[in-house]
Amino acid sequence: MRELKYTILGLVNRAPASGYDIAKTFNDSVSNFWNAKHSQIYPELKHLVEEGLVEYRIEIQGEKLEKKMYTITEKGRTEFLKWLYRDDGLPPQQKDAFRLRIYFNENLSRDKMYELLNTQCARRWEHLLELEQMYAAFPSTDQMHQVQFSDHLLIRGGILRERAYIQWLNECAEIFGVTIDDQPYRDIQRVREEQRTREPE
Amino acid sequence: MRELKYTILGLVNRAPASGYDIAKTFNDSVSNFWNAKHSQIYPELKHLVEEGLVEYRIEIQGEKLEKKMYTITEKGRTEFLKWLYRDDGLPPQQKDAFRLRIYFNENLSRDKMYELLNTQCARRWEHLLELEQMYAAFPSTDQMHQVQFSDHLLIRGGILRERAYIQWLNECAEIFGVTIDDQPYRDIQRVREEQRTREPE
DNA sequence: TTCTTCATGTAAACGGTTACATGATTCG
DNA sequence: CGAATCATGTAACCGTTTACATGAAGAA
Repeated sequence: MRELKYTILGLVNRAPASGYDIAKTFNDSVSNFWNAKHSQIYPELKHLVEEGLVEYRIEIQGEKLEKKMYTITEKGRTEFLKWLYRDDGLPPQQKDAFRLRIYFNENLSRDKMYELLNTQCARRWEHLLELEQMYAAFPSTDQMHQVQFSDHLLIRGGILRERAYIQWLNECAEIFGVTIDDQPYRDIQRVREEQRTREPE
Repeated sequence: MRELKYTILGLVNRAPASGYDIAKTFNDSVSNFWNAKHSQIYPELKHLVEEGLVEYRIEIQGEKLEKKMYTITEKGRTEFLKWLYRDDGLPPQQKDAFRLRIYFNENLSRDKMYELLNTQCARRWEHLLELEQMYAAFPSTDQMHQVQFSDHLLIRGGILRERAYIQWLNECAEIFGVTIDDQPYRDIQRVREEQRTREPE
């Protein structure tokens, strides 16, 4: 538990950051496996200061805008590593309202079922193509530095997750005797793939 | 929001059930995409009665043990269908403490990294093999009735999810120059697969 | 000048877990 | 007889979201 605590410690350990920076990170790369709102982050940072796990110094942006730059303390680093080495076992499966709707499909007409699957699939494809583009934008493995390395790996995890979801949606459709129209997305994917293999920069 | 409400409505709509029954369902098949503790279920049922979405009658088990059997009302069924037809868009990605640890891998030794990946992979394989056995235990598609149909489909979703996770773990290991020892699990999987195709009951 | 982004916070409400609490029934 | 399971509830706490609140800096 207290996982936000360790997430923040980990991020501040990577590089000094403000609460605002942390909130931004939770909207970017990290959003694929963690997130938090600023209203949760600021009190948590305050708490971490009280515990002596992080420190901050105030930087002035422009004339008077104050920004608190947090750094991790030795104590903080020790606690973070302790958490990192801990084995928590499998967490309970995440809740998924869409799967829930499919679970209750006996109450859905075939048309509505098709619509549900189709729009869900479109959204998943859009997310997948985004992830694949991010993934492709990285330099080759041997030229990456540490931080990019992790980001790359986690994006890969997101890609595999989305692909599995899309495969499931297609299998659901097949079972219900409908076909999801995701060929346009597959085409975009194929074209991008070809482009990348033809001209490796 | 209020998703537990609709989950319970959906379950009670499937078949009359007690709070205890619902809690059990959340430990069984449904646990792959939803869950709730009894301490959350009982107050929610009370609330649903107040809203007029479910009703209950007391059944006596044995001598005096009282059991509240809930049924859905017309109003409840209407609200449930309204939710079922609703389109909520993609939810924020679920939090995953394990991915978080991998994200912070720069702080892990190669040995520790291997250990993390290995134990996680073992757990995922155990879960996957369980799901695959459940999946295989169903009658053939044309002989299933409605409720089994949904269960089957959702288990399939769980299988694809776990397989994707395991694939990712193996890719992570490869990147870090280690190899996960999951061959024993693959062997079990292969043997079971062969058994099923050889003697289709 | 206006809009967006940077920057930090608080309060109320909601959702969920852990722990407390009780008692009947069934199975070995 | 004792243990596991059936059965229902409450209370305190924790984590998270939504809304409220303010103001500076930068870009159009």
